[in-house]
Amino acid sequence: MIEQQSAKLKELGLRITPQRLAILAALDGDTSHPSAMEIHRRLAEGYPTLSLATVYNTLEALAENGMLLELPITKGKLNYDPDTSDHDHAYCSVCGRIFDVFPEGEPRGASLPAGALEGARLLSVRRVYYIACKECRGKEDL
Amino acid sequence: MIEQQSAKLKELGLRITPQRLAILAALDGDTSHPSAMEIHRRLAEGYPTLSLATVYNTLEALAENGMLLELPITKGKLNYDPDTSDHDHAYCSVCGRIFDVFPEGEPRGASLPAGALEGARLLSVRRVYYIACKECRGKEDL
DNA sequence: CTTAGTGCAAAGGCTTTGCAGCAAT
DNA sequence: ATTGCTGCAAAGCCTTTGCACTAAG
Repeated sequence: MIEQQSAKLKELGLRITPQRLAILAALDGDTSHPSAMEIHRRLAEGYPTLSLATVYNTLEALAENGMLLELPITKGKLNYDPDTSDHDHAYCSVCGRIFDVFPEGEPRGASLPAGALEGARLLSVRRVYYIACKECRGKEDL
Repeated sequence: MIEQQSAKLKELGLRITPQRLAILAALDGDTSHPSAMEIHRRLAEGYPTLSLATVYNTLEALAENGMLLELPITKGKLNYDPDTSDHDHAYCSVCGRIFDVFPEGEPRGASLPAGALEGARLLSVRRVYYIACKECRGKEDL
């Protein structure tokens, strides 16, 4: 599985470095949608000299190449999702957690509404549900 | 129309101040989705002492009270939309502009997919189309 | 008179940048 | 041997905070 990711990096023309593999391994199977700083913090123990800049560089490179999703959901930061399959996200405004939401039914057509923005090229679509999650219902402020 | 907005503020229990009215007036009918700093810059001429903190405070108060939408679309910042009707947005990754996209057909059901996140309360849904707009097609990097 | 709102400046969080040295190819 | 990547520190951008003062009600 580290094999796969190495192969993928090579295929994209990116160099295979211990840092990149560590970041990919940390993200693999993770559904908590960590931010760059969270990833750095997690890896700090095992890789004490791993720099924040490297984490940012790596995440940017991986996102640009479609190996992970960059999610602008909250105010000041980005969160990352290693699952690049077609799905949405739910953000709990109370606890701040981000959940995956898989669409029901047949695959959705990713297209702009007819008539909107003629001539534009659609790159991707992102949908976010703002929620108060099960654990947080009732704790809402007010 | 400044009447309407004053009434709305009063109704919400917010004080009517020149700063707030200026911000509301600046936003009214604007479809460019400015950020807080852009709004501050626009108003700086007419209100030289208007502080950035006031702009942020005001926008936060208005957003909390549903008078405008806060859009976390780009990396480091929020953009504001005075149109609170049901619609989506398209973000051109090349020029950075944000466009309104009005849904076609009947009003959409705002609900989580069946089975997803049982027990959560849905607060709102936001959809963003990432695009290369008409003017920017062809200028994409690579 | 009360207290929400304002302005100013400082601090804070997240991200980017510059650059010398290192390591992957 | 190349040059992409790393680590470190500094800088940058956007936003928040603290607090004394002002003005809305």
